[in-house]
Amino acid sequence: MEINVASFCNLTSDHRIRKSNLPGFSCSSIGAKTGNRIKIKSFCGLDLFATRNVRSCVVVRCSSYQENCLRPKPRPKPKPIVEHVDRGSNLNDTNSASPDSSAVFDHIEKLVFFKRYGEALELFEILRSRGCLVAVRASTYDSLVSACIGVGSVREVKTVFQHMIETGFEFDQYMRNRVIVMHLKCGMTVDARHLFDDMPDRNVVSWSIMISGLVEVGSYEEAFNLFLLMWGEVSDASPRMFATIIRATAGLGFILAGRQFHSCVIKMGFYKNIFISCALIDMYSKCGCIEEAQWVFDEMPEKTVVGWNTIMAGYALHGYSEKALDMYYEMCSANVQMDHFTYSIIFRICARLGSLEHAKQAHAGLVRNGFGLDIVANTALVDLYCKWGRMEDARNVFEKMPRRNLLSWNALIGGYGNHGMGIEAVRMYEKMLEEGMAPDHVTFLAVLGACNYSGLLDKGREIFEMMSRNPSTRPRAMHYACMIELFGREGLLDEAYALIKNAPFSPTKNMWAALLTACRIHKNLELGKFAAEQLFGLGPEKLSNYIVLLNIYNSSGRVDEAAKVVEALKRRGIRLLPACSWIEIKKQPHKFLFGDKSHPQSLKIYEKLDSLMSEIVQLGYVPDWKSLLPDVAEHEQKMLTYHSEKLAIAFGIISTPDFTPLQVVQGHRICSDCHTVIEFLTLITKREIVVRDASRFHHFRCGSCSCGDYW
DNA sequence: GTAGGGTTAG
Repeated sequence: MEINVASFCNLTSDHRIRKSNLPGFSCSSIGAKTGNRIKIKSFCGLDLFATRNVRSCVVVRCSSYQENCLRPKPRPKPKPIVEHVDRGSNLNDTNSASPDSSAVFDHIEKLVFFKRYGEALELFEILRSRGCLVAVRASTYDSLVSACIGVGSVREVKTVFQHMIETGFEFDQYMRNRVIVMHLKCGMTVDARHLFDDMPDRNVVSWSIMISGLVEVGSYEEAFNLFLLMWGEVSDASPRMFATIIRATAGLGFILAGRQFHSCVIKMGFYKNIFISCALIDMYSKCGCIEEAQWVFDEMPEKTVVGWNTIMAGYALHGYSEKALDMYYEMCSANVQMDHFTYSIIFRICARLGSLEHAKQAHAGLVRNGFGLDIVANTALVDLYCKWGRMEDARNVFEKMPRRNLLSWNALIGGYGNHGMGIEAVRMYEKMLEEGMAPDHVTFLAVLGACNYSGLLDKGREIFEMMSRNPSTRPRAMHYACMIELFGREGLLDEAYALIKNAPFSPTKNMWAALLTACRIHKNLELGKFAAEQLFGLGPEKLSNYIVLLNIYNSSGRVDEAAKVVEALKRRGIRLLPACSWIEIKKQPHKFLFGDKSHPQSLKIYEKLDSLMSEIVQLGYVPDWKSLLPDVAEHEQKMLTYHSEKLAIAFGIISTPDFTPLQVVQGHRICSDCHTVIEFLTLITKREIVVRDASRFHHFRCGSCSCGDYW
């Protein structure tokens, strides 16, 4: 019997050679004929072959295992229990396996050592399914656990764990902790929690593993509660634990606790710990205290690349994209070695600013620094092109990526969706399924969003129903919100409301907000008010929700309620950032605020805008004073004519030749008056105008918009 | 002597 275990033992890859450049290792080359099939090992009646075409194999020798596994002769003698450190009690299992088994255990461990997890698990699986493995020694299980973590597969985790249980493996505390980590890293949080709860005794590591595992999957509340529980039991006050719990407070936006932990770490003398500093920067910026984040960053004794990344991401998060870009150039001059995260952050900032020039420079830097094929940075690049509306370029980068992961697919599908190319989005989604990539909730959100933006009611319904049938993809609140929007868009308000009523959980803010938007579009004031009240009862949280509420109260003359909303905004310390639009002309970004007269060509811009406005009035434009949507302060609404996007477009028109397409980026949602005006403008100027607002793309052409007047 | 920490593309 021959089994083709591909590239079983040829350790040829370059990076592995470099990695093996450690004390106790030496590298040497031996020749091997192309296409040779080399018998590696006989085990339990099976002959294992390496059949990979190898021109020059590098054999890595390590002091702990001296045998050359590529040489078929002489056959490796069955070794006694290896030179590995014994784990005491758990090694009795070797009695039940053949003497050869220890050599195979060695191989599994070796494969894992060289990060060849898939092969290690494959070998384990072959042996296990043939009943060759009665029991496995502890160090091999340890390697198998690493392999499971490496491949992140639920199925493998179950197999390995099941095998441990069935063969009566005796877990020590170390292995219990490892098994919990294995479950956590493979997304099996609930199982991990059960294992944790059933532990006979828990040490600080057990708590730490469980808490950080919960933080990792975003269960911040559970993590925080567990931390409090732990505090009563073991009181782990290590820098690691602080870094973890600060991350949880960041996730919860729990600034009070965050500040307390900050004072704790200062008192305990951990304030110079870079992990804690980074966690604090992240915590402050996620809680909206960017000045304090900057302060922590300034105090960092050694500014690591993670520190820079975190503070830049913080500025970007709060819309201070230009400040973030400044930080990037500061980082460049500080000669900090950037990593792929840096580039992904910078691409995100460029995407926001709509700045082609900076992005090009960053792209060059990315390639120069050897991240040209990096999956993270390239996905950010796909996202960047999507956000510019340059879908061909996005597709191009995507197609050239050597590997794609879930996020790459999600970025592209989302891009097509946001750009009103719903059919293409659905096609990519189906292609993704064909290629065996499992969609996650973000994918579903992207594809449902695409159906929503393009009015693909039947497709959306089909996907939503498919999700509902499968327990592992049960729609979450955001998918419901998406479907409510889709129904709302098609005027099926009853169906939308039914979805809220029949949801298996209590309706969320987003669901009510989606219904509210639908009511606004279809002018169903009664249901709209009801939705608004429900929303307000839940505390709208997001600025845009407050604004929609504010507007719906204002427009229905409920001044008192409107005042309450403003009061709530003030109480929560939410600032209304001035609405702002950018346009890039001749590689130079130009920024406009509403009623902005700071631009050197201000006079010309206003003249042009006024003349355009009177031109469109001739065509039947009526100002929409009761517009309900813009995410901008009330006093700004009253100056409809001089909204930043109108100024940016007027500037674009006077600065470019006739018929040149224009591209505007803005941080707030476009208001319906601007939307109407731009539709008219494309008619009189014969230009295409693309506006990217806070939620999506508006592709204006010949008097209409890709969003179908629904956003 | 082992296991656990910060940023992270949608």
